[in-house]
Amino acid sequence: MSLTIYNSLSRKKEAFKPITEGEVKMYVCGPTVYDHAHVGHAKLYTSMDVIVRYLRHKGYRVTYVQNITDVGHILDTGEDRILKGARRDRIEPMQVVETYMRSYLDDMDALKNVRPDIMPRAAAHVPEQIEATQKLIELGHAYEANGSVYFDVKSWENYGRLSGRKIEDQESGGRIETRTEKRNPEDFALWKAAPPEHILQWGSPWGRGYPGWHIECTAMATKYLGETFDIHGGGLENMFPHNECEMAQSEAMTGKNYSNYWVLAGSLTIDGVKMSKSLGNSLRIADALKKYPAEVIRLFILSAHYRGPIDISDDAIAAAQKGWERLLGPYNQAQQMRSAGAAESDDSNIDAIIAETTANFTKEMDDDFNAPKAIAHLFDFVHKVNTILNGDAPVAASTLEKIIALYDELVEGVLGLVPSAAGNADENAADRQDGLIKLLIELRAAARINKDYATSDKIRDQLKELGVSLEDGKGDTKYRIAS
RNA sequence: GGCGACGUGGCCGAGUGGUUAGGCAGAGGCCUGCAAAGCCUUGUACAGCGGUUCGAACCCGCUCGUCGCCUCCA
Repeated sequence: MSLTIYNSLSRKKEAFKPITEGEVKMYVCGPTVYDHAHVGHAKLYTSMDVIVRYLRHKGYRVTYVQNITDVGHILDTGEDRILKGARRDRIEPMQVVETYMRSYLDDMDALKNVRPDIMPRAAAHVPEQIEATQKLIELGHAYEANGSVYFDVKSWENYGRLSGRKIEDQESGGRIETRTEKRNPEDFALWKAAPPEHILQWGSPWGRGYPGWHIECTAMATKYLGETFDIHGGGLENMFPHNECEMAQSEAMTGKNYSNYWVLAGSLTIDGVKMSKSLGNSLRIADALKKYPAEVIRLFILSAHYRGPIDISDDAIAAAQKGWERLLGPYNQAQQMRSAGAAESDDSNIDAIIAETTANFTKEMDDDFNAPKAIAHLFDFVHKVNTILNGDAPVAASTLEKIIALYDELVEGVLGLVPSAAGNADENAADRQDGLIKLLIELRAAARINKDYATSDKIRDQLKELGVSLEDGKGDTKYRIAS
C-alpha cells in the first residue's frame, strides 16, 4: 500500500516519499496563545492528529513538532497579540501565555489529539531567530532599517510560489501599508525594533526589539527537523502571507527545499459564516465539549475531507452524534457479549469481513487521508457485524475479540472515536455500575416472565432517565450508556 | 480589484468519463408484551447555459451564486 498526499505546493496528489525511509518529520503551525481555542482550532488540529495517527499506524516513526506562538504575532495596529491579551486580562504577558497555552493543551487533550513530540515556544527561541535573521542579511535577502530587519521579497524569485500570488498583483490592490523604511511594500519583518515601553523585547545586533511572526517557524522547524523536512501542516487561511513568507525566508536562508509536502486543511464556518472575534460568533472548544462528547466532535470533523471547508451547526453535530452511536453499536454490544460469555463454535465469516474492511479503510486513508470515505467503509462493517451479532447463530468469543480488535486499531487507534470506558471513571466504579445495571436487567427479565409489565417498564423508563437505554435482543437484554 | 476553494437528492457529505458512497431525516415491513436497537425494502441528486465525447456530476468555455485569503483570527 502506498500513500498519496495532496501537496499544496504542486497542487497535485503525489506519492509520498519520506526523506529517510520509515521516518516522517512533520511540522504544524501551532496557535498564538492569547485567548481560548475555538472549534476552528479543533478542526485543524484534529485533522492533523488523524494524519499523524495514520502515519504511525502505517509504521512510520513520526517526529511531530508543533510550535506555540507566544511573541511576535502582530496585530495591524502594531500591537503584539500577547500584549493585547495582557492588557485585556490585566495580567503579565507571560501569564497570558501560560494561561492560554495550558487551556489549549487541556482542549487538545480533551479532544484526544495526541500531543506533539516537541512544542517549541517562540520566546524561548529568540537567539535562533536572530541567527536566522543575521544569515539572511549576510546572504543579501534581508536588510536593516531603523533597528528593524525586513526580508527583501524581490531578492527571492520564488516568493509567491506556494500561494500563487505575484507581487505585482498585490500592488494593484493598494491595500498594503506603505512603510517608508521598507524597500517594497510586501517586505515583511524578521525583526522589529521595540519602543522602550514595549514589554516584550530582547537585545539584538540591531538594538532592542522582538522577532517577526514568520521567522519563528523557520527557526524552530529547521532546528528540530532539519533544513528540509517531510510535511508542513497548517490551515489553508494561513497559506498567505504566513506560509509563503516562511517558505521564502527558509529556502533563501538554506538554499534547500524547506518542506517537501505542504498539507493544508480547510477552514471552518459556523452557521454558514466565518468565526471571528469581531463577529462574536466563535465557539470555544471547552463549550462545545460541554454539549457533545469529544468523539462526536471528532466524527463531525472527520466526516468531511480535511482539505475541504466545514460548517458547524447544531443540526450537523446532532446528525454526527446519531451516526456515532450507530458506529459504536457493535463495539458496545461485543463488549457486553464478551463479558457474558460466548459460544465456542464460529461459522461467521468474520475474518473475511475484517480483512475487507481493513483493506478498504487503508486504501481510502492512503488516498490523501480520505477519512470520510474510510468511515463509510466502517459503516459497512457495522452493518455486517450487526447482522452477525443480532442473528440467531451463536457468536464465538474469538469473533467478538476480532471485532473489538478492529475498533481498537482503526476506530480508536487511527480516528480516536471510541470513548474510554465509563467516562474515565476508575475501573472499580465501572465494574460496579455494570453489575448494578445487569442486576436490574435480571429483575426486569423476571418481571417480564411474570407479565408484570408495569414493573418492567418502570425499570426501563427510570434507567433511561439516568441515561441507560435497555435494548431487548434475542434472548438477552443489552444496555447502552448515553454520552 | 487580485489569488484560491467550492456549488451533489429534505439535510450533512464522498465521488473526476460508463458499475451501490456513507451518515442523518422520511416511508413500508420483520422482530418485540409495548418500545428501543437491529434487520429487509424504499431515494432516477449532481447551480445554469453551451461545447468535447458513443457516453459527463466528473473534461472545456461562459454565466450566476457561496466561502476563504489579500487586513486581526487555525
